[in-house]
Amino acid sequence: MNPRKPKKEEVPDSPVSMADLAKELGVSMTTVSRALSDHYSIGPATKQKVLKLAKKLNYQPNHMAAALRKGKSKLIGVIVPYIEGRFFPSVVHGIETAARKAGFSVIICQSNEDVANERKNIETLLNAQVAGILVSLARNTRDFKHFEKVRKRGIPLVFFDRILEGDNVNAVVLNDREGAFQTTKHLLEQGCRRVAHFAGPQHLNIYKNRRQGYLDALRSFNLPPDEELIVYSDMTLEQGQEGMKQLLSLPNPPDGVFAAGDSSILGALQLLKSRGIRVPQDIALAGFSNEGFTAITEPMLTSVDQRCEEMGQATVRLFMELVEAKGTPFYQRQVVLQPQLFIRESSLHSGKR
Amino acid sequence: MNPRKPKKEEVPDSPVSMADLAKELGVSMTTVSRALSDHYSIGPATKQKVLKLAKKLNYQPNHMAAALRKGKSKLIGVIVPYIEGRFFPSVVHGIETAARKAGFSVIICQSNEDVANERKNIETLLNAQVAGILVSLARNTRDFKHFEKVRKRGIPLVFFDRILEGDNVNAVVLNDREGAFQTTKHLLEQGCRRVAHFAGPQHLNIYKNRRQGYLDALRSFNLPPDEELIVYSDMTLEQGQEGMKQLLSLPNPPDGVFAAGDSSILGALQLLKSRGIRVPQDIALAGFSNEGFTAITEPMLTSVDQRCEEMGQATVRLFMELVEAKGTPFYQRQVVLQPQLFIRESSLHSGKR
DNA sequence: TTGTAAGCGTTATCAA
DNA sequence: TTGATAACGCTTACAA
Repeated sequence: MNPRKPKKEEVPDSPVSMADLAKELGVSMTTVSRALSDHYSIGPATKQKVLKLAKKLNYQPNHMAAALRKGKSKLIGVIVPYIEGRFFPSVVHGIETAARKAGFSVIICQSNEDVANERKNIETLLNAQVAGILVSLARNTRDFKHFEKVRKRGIPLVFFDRILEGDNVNAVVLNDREGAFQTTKHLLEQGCRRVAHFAGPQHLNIYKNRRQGYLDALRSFNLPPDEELIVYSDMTLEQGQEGMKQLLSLPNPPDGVFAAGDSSILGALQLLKSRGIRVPQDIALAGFSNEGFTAITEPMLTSVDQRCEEMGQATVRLFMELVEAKGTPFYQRQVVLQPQLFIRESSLHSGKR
Repeated sequence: MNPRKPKKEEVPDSPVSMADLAKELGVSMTTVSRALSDHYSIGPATKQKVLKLAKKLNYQPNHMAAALRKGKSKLIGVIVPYIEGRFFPSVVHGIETAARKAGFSVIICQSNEDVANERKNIETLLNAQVAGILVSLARNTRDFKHFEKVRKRGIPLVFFDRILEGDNVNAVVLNDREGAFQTTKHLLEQGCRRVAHFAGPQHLNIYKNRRQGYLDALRSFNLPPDEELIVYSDMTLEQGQEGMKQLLSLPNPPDGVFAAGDSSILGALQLLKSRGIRVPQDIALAGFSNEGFTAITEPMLTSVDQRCEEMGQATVRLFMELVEAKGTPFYQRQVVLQPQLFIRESSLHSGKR
């Protein structure tokens, strides 16, 4: 064995620390730290020397230690109602990808649609010293009290998709109103004159806005809104079937339905088919979310795409802006993404009715 | 204002540390630490005193500091190929839920099906001082070299679903072979005599095992395997269409298809419908994964459920076992989940053909 | 340009 | 049963 190449220099099992590098090179830890963090006041020669050894010994920085010292980690906390369906996984996908590109890792939390868990999640994330928190609210969250602590600690906070309106917060949202407007308008342009609406819980911004957009479109066609044609529910598949049944039993049933969610419009489609009512000839349908199955049903379902991936990216971008703007006076930042209408068979009347 | 209740005692903006509690009570930090971590050597009175003040001042432990000191955090790292479709989001959902119950938070990483990213993810997670790593392998991962470091550091490592076989690792997998066997057997019992198979990349355990199960079933019916009937691909929707086309062009086409994935069987269904071939009367179909859309197509698709949620839970449970067994000699632990066949219209022949 | 040394908030060791 | 003190690995005034 070559004595000039002792075992010590091989990649060891236990992590190499800055102190190890410093000792090996006969310099101070400060120097090593500066070299590694690309600090300005360091000689290029020393820097190279350090970097070379670091690579050789496969030095890996201990982020925990840095985080503890700086009081801020390279972790981003994300709170979502749940990780299922198409929307949230896709947004998380976008967030993780963008965050990693910026050198952050993502801690994920589920509130399971309960504000109590949301509160616990906040504590967990604060204890983990996250650099920022990205949240989409639980269904029953009605105020911001539990976010006050985050703000007070000066930790960047960005809401996405599900937000509480009227408060002074940073947020990334879809222009739900516009999406609903376009979709309803499309149905009207296809010749529908009695368009119904499956509406979701109105305390949630997204559903409120979709209903607004629906009403906007009616107005732009000089059609009076008819509360009889608006069915409120939680937008499940079963409620879609039920809602459709209800609409059909009206003395004057609709000739089109715009639903604020895809599951419910699928339910409607199933019911209509079971009764031999033709879609779109007798009743045209359109939904919201552009779920995977909308391109599979027969007929395929028209729906509004929510730009899940972009939403994730935009949320991280907004977070990064806040990081860079730290210290400067707070002002509210909002990003509004434009929805995209995917027109499919379920809403395409062949010419005027 | 009551001078005995100074402002200081109100919940402050900046986190309360153990030192604060110690000073306030006139005891040492050690005592506080012991009280909070439920150490054995502490008087019950002191303990109560500490806990009470901790609650009052809303003390929140700094996990980073503890992690730094102990060299181990309350974080679990998860590496998945991507967060999309039904399977991985559901597993992650299961993991997050189980982990949180056990007091752990989850850091999520995507390999994007590339072993190079997988390597980076490992580094990231090790630097974050995670307590353990849960992995489902990227498509092009062919060896375990990059996991050696994890093992050497004594950090619990559990693989799930996509593993490399033959190596001595802890893993949670689905009994893919059994699932495939049951499904193919079901097709044969429905009267099919020439069952084809859409097979995935054979270096992945899951696809290899599904093919095996398919062959097992043929053998149990004394049917000779026919390589002509096995179509290899990446199991996309388009490849399903293409594969079906190919099978139909055979001199002696199949009367049933078992696919190792749902997208491809959907492709097959679409192609058959476009050609006016009836499912299941002319050709019966069955897939694998029990994707959401299988219950929506017409006819609805028979498929094997992968127990995503349970897989997540089992993976965390196995991790916890490893944590508790630390120090004891290593032995390989494997959990095999039983798949569940969902029989739907696409495979139900009405009586013998 | 480089070094010294004091923390960050815990836990672990040893002594009282 | 308690307490003083030294780590854990890193950053950052402040000094040289």
